[in-house]
Amino acid sequence: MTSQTLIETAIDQFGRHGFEGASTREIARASGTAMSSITYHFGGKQGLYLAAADHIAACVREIQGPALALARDVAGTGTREQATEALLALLDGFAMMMIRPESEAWALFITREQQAPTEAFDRLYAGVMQDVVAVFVALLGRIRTDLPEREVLALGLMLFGQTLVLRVCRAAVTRILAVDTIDEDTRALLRARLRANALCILSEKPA
Amino acid sequence: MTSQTLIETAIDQFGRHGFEGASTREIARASGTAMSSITYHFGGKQGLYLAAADHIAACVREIQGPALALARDVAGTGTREQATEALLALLDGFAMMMIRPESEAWALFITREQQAPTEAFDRLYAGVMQDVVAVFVALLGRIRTDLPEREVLALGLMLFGQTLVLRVCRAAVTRILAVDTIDEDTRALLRARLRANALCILSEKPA
DNA sequence: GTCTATACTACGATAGAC
DNA sequence: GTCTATCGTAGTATAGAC
Repeated sequence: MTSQTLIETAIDQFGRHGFEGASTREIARASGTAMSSITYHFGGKQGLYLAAADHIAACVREIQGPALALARDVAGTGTREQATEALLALLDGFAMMMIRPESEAWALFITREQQAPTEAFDRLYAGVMQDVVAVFVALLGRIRTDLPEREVLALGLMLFGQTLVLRVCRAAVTRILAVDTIDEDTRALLRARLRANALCILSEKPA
Repeated sequence: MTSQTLIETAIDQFGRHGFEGASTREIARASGTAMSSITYHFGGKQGLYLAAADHIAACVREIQGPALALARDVAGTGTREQATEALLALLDGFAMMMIRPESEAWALFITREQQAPTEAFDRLYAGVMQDVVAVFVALLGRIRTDLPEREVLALGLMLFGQTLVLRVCRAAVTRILAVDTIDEDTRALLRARLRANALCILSEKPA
């Protein structure tokens, strides 16, 4: 599959160097094909970029799919305790994804789109984010029944931010924790801390 | 000041398009000067990039300087309650910075360096991050005396992550909260939520 | 469907006038 | 200290052979 190889290489290159910084020459070379294959399969650089966005959405959807489906069930029928556990599991899944090396290229790709959204952001949002947000908010609404909708949304964003930092501030994280890479011990530490923080926030007593 | 103008334009362009994506031609044009001024003042594109990193560090240092100095005092001599308030103030300062439009270019610049650090990251870290982390951890250590050092570091990172999401996931934040920009009401909501979350985590009872 | 060859544009760097 | 002019390289896109 030339087109599949091109997409995977493209995600890496676009993530690493940005849209303008990445070169179709280099993407084609690293994919072991000719530059003009990009034109043939995707119409050009822009088309390849959008295809890369779709692929990222599909990957995230595949990784988080099962946990998301489970969470969706619980959000509809579960108890508050079940909802809490489902949300903690979802959050843990995101933290694990942020720690995975593969998420590096995705993260830069998505981050860039977040600051200056193009059509690629719409595809990412419609492709995964929308569903994740819906389930997240449904679970949160069931757990923190004391909060109005808008507060629940803000709460959800900040919970997510605690996992985000692991990817987006990777160099600072490793430097502060004095490790080269996030090893087994560090991962366990971070997961436990995330769970403790989240549990604490989720069970906060209304003032 | 041609060199100052160049640096400011450079931060914007490097942030928006990355190192390779930004063009010295465009930076010079937008700064109202000739391309060769970059060679004269900074030796070349790389030199301008490093100067941009230094400028970002200086800006952040200037913005957070007063709060940081205050927090440093409290970290040395204050009570646990004072330390808590100082940390909440520091965190609020970061959230406000993340919300500011000016931080957009900085954020992308720094984010890129976090994923693939170059010499510019060392300058950013030595320029501000190091001091911020030190004060942050000192305050946290005074508040959560029950936690070992490493747990305190993880806790600090995740507290920061809650502010980070406001900048790095900006497009998602506005879309989820259904606003075009972060207006006064939204800002108040986010600040209150951040404070509530942080307060909750900081006063968590040891298991 | 994939290749080679090529057209055209924009890049960063530098030399030299002022 | 700032300009214009120019060099060599690398970018995307496209035409056409196979």
